[in-house]
Amino acid sequence: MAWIRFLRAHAAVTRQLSTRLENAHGLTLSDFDVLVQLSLAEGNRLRRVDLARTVLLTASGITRLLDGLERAGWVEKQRCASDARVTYAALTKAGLEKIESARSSHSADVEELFGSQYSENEKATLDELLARLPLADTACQK
Amino acid sequence: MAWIRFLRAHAAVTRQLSTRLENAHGLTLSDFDVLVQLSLAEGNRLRRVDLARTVLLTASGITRLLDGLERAGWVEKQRCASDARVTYAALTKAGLEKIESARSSHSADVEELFGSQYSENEKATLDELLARLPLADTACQK
DNA sequence: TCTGTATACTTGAGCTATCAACGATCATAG
DNA sequence: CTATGATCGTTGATAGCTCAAGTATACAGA
Repeated sequence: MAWIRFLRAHAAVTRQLSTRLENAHGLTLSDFDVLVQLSLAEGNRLRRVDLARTVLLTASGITRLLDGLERAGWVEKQRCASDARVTYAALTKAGLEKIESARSSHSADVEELFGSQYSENEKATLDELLARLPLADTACQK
Repeated sequence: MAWIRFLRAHAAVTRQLSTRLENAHGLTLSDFDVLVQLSLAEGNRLRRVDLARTVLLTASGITRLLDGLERAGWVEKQRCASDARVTYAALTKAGLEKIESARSSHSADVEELFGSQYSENEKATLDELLARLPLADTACQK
């Protein structure tokens, strides 16, 4: 059954990747994900809500995750001039360096554990199939 | 990128499924998974280690998960005659009824959110592709 | 028989994420 | 201008899982 396979595959690959990322850079998969999204964003910053939507976390999940990244000095809060409700999460210089230094090793891990299993065609197929799932298309830049 | 898609797809579908399962039957996805595996096993019981390996949880994860199922009366411990280290997790009558009553509604949810997106061929393709991932082939009966 | 190593399981501490409730701020319609 | 309702964000309580360490049993070799 494809669904079970999907569950197991996610658990297995994710476990491997996250322990490697943790050991090599002290980052969670979610941490990494957030930092990357910020680094891709206009001005290296995003509203917390938008961030939540793209990485599929709850608002409160984002608050707590960013707490950590702020404490580490990789992200800082910025107020929004036009709307006092929103605060941006902005990458600091240190944060930019952090993600840049983590990216290559993590990409290599992803490639090893995931990408290397597939040809370009197969990757495209997989991508297309998974994109059909409800909400799976949230912010898949790159 | 297929990997990001994979992550998002899992987060999205899984979130939906688990809240439905929780509301309808008071079960976690993992709970359900464990109960199903037990129901499929010889004599409706499995050694805890084997259970851990098939659903990809830690030994301690299994202990705690089973704590809950035991408290609910769906699973009971059984000692092993030939090896005093092992204890079986065995489905009780109530547990069997529970999983039987939950199965159809959950299967429908899985079908709606996952299966219905694909033809039989596509499901087979997806299954084959995901099966290549390291460890993704752990106990995918059915 | 003793000794060392591997396996099965549990427990305490900690982490990440959730939900529910709450306080602000904004936008719109009377 | 004010009430209503939506949106943005944080916080307390809690769930589910992990890791590290510990206990107990099994087994194989000196």
